[in-house]
Amino acid sequence: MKRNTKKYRSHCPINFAQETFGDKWSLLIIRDLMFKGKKYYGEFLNSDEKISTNILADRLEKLEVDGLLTKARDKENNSKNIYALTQKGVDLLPMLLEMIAWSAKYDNKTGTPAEFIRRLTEDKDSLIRELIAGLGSLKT
Amino acid sequence: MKRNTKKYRSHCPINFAQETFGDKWSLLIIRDLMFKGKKYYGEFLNSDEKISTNILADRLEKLEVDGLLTKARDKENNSKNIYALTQKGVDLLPMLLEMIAWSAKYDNKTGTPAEFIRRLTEDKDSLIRELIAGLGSLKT
DNA sequence: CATAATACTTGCATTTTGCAAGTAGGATAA
DNA sequence: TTATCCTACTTGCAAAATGCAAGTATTATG
Repeated sequence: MKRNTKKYRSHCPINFAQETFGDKWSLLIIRDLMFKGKKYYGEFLNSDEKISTNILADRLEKLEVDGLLTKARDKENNSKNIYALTQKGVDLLPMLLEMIAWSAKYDNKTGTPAEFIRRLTEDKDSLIRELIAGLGSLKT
Repeated sequence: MKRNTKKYRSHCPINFAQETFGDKWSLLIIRDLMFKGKKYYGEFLNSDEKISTNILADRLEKLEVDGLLTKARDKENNSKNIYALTQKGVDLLPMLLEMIAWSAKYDNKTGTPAEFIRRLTEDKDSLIRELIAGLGSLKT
């Protein structure tokens, strides 16, 4: 596995987060893994925002190096790789939920279903547990 | 005031957030306003990460157009502008706190004081109230 | 009236991103 | 066994974003 020897502009936590997943695409890949059950390269490639294939390959590698996801050969289809979130990746869930709540409040065309927002505001902890359960067992 | 007629790649809430403040610098400006009491152009310019002046000017304008902050002439010093968060900007606080918690957990050189982390995990609501109180009255 | 302070703008080099086409290895079918 | 397809990339080049240094404009300050 590649070593992560990155130098940070600062160790401010906001900056650390920004440098880890603050580019134009990383969080969308994590979203696909976290909320949409995607796990294959081709699935990420087909998301609505149309990431280009070289950028996808680059971001998957960066996220792997930074320990947010793992890559492994698919047992059932030996020509595919399976990507999965690590605990470090799953731990972004609370932040992503706050992000979703904010966007739902301020984007008047938000794609977030009203029922999701309701659970998010009224019942956040059980929503988190349910989402994590849906991710199955994690890889380190 | 300039009109915001941006077209979004999608109305996925994660993508909406990304397109609003997901570049390399915007969240650092919001951090300076939210946690460090900064309000002048020169103060943002002097933050640890060393944003360059043209980028700062560009980001301040974008954030103003997107309604996250306001710009006004300083009453006490007519050669300075005062930047302040709007409600829309302040509403990013819960997300930023989750981001800080995540970075503090995974950056072993994190700059976040232990006492802040403790309050964040044990007493989040009161921490939020205190931080908002510290921001003073907001502009629309 | 000259100098300084603050907030920018401009020009250009470097880096990052985007698009289209090409390649490589395993699965499938003849 | 060969050909075709599927999946996951890589490569080359154009376009856009960022970074750096210098310049300008407006408002204090002496």
